[in-house]
Amino acid sequence: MNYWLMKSEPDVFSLADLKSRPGRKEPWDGVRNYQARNFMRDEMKVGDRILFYHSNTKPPGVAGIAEVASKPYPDPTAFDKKSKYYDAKSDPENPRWVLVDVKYSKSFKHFVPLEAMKAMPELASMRVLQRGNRLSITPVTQAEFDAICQAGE
DNA sequence: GCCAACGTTGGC
DNA sequence: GCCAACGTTGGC
Repeated sequence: MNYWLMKSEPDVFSLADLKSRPGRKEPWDGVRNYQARNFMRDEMKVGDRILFYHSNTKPPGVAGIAEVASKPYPDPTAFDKKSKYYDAKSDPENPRWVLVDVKYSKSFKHFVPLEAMKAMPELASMRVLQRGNRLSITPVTQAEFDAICQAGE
């Protein structure tokens, strides 16, 4: 089993939004970064656990847990001319962008703010805490995952 | 294949 | 709203 951190702007899509979706599931569409795509395409497995991170909000931080709920498949928004994620260069015969479905698992009792994460020695090498990190999907270690869960409960 | 220009991300 | 950091694009 692998562990991940996935960022979402809560104004656009929050953990509470995921919880309220039918089946508590949602396709993680709109990823237009190759590294993030490759993680979904090549490394994610159904059942992998996800730290659901709220970015671009006050305060930013981890709101709770989700899990990978499907194998990778082509991102339909890339072919939808009305979508803001439309990509004319993605050929339906050879899709450029893929996604996985993400399923709600739980909301933390205590939101874990970025500021608190920075103060946790266990998270010193965590990717999302490194300077200049912008990647919306990053792998995390089990130790990092456990430390954040502990802080959240 | 280099690299400047540009657009985006995301904390502050 | 600012701006540093980073990824992508496109001219050469």
